[in-house]
Amino acid sequence: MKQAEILRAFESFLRGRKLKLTSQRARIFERAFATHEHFTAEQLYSWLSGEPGARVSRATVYRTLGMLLEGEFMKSMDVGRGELVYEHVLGHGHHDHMVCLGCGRIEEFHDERIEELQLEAAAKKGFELVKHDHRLIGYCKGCAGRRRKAAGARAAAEKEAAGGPAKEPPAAISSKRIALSSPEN
Amino acid sequence: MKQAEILRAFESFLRGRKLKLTSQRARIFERAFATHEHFTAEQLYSWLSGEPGARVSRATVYRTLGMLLEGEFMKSMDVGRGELVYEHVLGHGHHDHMVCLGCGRIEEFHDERIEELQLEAAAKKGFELVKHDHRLIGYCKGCAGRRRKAAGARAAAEKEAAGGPAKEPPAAISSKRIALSSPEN
DNA sequence: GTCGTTGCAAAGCATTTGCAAGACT
DNA sequence: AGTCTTGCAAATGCTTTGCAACGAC
Repeated sequence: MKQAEILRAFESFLRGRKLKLTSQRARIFERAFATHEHFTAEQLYSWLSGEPGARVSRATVYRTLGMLLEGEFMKSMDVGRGELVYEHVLGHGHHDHMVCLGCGRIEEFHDERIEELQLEAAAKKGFELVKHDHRLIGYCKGCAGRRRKAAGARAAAEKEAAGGPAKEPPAAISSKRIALSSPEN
Repeated sequence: MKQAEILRAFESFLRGRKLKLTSQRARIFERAFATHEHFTAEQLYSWLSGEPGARVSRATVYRTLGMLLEGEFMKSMDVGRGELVYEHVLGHGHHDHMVCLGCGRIEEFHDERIEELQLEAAAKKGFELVKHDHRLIGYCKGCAGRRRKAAGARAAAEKEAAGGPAKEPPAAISSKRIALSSPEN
């Protein structure tokens, strides 16, 4: 657990900018690094609100997350749900994400060959690559299985009732602003 | 130019849902298909506002774009600027995007090998792939060249003046909410 | 004291929605 | 008449910001 170590790194990052490691910043930092899951700003805020300790406002959560991003202690990504998702960089090499439409879970994957092909694609167009964003959207193993079962049950029920066609169940993840793009597959 | 043809396809798509091809919907459709560039809802709205013809409200632009997305006449994507970017599907096979941080231009690229590796990555985790989102962020050929020149000039000026270090010029694209993710490279 | 900080509430932004007025069949 | 549509304005939801009160050196 080198969390203390990286906290110190954060502190010196702040010092370098004449900023201080206040108690709220430390709490935000610690809570953010206490999970290896991806989380949203709102989640982090509510976690902190549920804990004892100095009260932390939403504004401070956002402000601190901003600093953590600048210092590259965390990364944020848009998984197409209208809100950003954060993850810290501890013990995670570079990876891309698979986002489940069923349960919202985010898995990580990495393939060096894809990385190379990206470089190649960029080079081919004289494009100077700074970063990339790559995510696969679909259903995780568990949700895919559940859906197949449900589809089977629906089909059986239809045969039995010979009624109108049943509709697909909607994805569990609500997403007002669907920012997903790219064609099927 | 099979635009008329696809307009008819849009009309029957609408009819299938008991919706009508009104004059505003037709104008929105036509303007959207009149460009092969990527555009935002706001851009489309202002283009239409600048043209003679039936006044179209922002709400209707958004509503119609929604229908066009549902019918898969267009696609939307989030290029990390806090707003969605649209493009029609005419004459474009599947492709991914390279987004320039300098000028905002969006180029397209496609590599079948990457597509396959994605399938492989998904299969490896039992993930049922529905779609994907892949974009390369950086500087297009033109902007990359301009930056190199500017960097050279800065270096020369520094040597001459021997003053403090000059800062990188900020990216031209303003983006309040920076949704870009993924590590460098 | 002088800065950097914080919380609150208000502002911003892209997008969505409620609703009453309007159009088409 | 009965629907589907539209425009407007208000509402949303996430995130940012102005500002006055605070706190540390």
